[in-house]
Amino acid sequence: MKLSQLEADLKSRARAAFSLGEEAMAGFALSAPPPHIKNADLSIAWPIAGAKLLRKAPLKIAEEFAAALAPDYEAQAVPPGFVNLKLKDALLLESVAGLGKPGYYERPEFKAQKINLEFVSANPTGPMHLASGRGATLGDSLARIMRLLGAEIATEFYVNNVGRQVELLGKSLKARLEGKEPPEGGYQGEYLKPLAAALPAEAAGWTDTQFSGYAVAEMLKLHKADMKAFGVEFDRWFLESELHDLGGPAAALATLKERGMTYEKEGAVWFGASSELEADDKDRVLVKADGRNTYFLNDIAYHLNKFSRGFTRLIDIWGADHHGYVPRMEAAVGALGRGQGSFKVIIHQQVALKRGEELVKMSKRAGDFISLKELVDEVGTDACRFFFASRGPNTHLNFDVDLAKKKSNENPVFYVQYVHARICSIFSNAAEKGIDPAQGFDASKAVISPEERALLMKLLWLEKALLDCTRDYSPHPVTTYLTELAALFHSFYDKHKVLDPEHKETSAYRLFILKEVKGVIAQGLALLGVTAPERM
RNA sequence: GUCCCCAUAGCUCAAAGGAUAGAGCUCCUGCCUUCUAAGCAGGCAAUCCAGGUUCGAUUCCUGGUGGGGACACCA
Repeated sequence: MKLSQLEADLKSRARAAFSLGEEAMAGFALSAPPPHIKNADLSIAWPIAGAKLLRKAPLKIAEEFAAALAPDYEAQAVPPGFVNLKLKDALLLESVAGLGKPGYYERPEFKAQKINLEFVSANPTGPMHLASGRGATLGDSLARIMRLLGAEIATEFYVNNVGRQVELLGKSLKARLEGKEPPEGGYQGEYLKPLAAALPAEAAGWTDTQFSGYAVAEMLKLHKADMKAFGVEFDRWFLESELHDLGGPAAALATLKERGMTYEKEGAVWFGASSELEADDKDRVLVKADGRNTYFLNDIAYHLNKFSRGFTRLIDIWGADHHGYVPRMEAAVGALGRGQGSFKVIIHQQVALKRGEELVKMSKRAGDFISLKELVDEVGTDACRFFFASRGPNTHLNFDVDLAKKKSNENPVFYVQYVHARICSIFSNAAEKGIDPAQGFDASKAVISPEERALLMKLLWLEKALLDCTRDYSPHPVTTYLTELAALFHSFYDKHKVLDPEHKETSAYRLFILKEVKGVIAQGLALLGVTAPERM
């Protein structure tokens, strides 16, 4: 039985025992007992919360509930009103045995969704910096997690390949070719020098547009390579120019006009967000007095385009420097006639770079930043991704580069990976000790030690960790979970010998547990885009 | 000035309003003749301040303090 099924079963038993309606069960949840509680697998605090409703002492409710659970569960009421329960050995072993089944984690509420998840979307005006690693980790891991839960999800990287910044990039490259410094406000970074050196001979006669096109194409190649090295493959790289080719902005403007969401003032076309919808505080320009579209209109068109491709839900992941843009975009999506809940922006706080005690400001234009590639080359994708994935999006991250490089071997990722390597090693040693991992064992005779019990229970909790991820829009619950599971394994490993030719039945039973641990570790790491090595 | 985010151990982070607040790094003490010591066992050590809501607050609310970010007919 899955943990969620167990929870549902216990909940319905509580309802029946106290003759309650579904709405009275809102706070009913299973939790792991705190460490000082021995001899319990699961804990329920619901009797305390339900005391008011039932007009009864919490402990009394807990006692009645515990009695109602017998004889299927070993339940105990504990002051001030907790019910602690222990699963029957057979149920526990059977539940764990079900873990590897295809579709185990799927849930109906995710299967109904067709999600577009857009993240990173770094401007193609320079190499990707460190912070892109955070967005990439967040987005890619969330996509993997939601897919496992059954969602249909397409990942997308939006490329702003038109506009003033791109023109400036082209001019900066041209200046480098001519041996000059980039123009005022241009891109000063060193990275344009090798690019200029590699330009074909005929570039001397190029127009500005040709320089821009060339530079953007080269940057895009770098971005794609960086993302690939980081274990991130996008389903689509959507170019802003595609949007213009399709006439997207004009169509979006027409839709907004039709819906009465625009007005003209001082020669410009405005989005009437504040008067119609109160999500934003101020009206914004869509078409400037000079006739050019604002970025805002183009972005509205982009989101309209996503909806028109059949997605029922759009999720964007942005850095905190764009948070002020969220109400505007939400208002715009609402103005397009899309309901609440069809558009979600995940904001992640920025990454501050630290060298020793000093905070370093990163600026792409000034060329002063640590590139993602640099970091990955130094520390490795596994350590980077685990590091980024271990924090919620709202944490303000201080990334100490010197520390990250120096202590790469002490990154918790190795602690988790080591579990996988150790188990692989045990399996490869089994044969020479005359033990067949495929040999079964008699579950009814298995004696479960406390370390094994903790390990088996923990395996069932991955399901909850995944749901926490979707609740928080962050992969960090999986990271925390894996570290905890790893600790339980290493402790078990130290106390119990798995391969014992004298006791083949015990060996087979322990190999069964390890097979499941290995599976969960491998699955969890895969969700984070981290490898599960067989040897370390 | 207005708005958003954050504040937990010396450092980096966990913790659906629940029981004695968990980890990792650092420091200290033990443990390799036995499936990998990238490990185990143990020790030191924390909820920014003041109110409020609640049976119960690290968690929710209000007000401070400190830090980061945003407030364009830029993208």
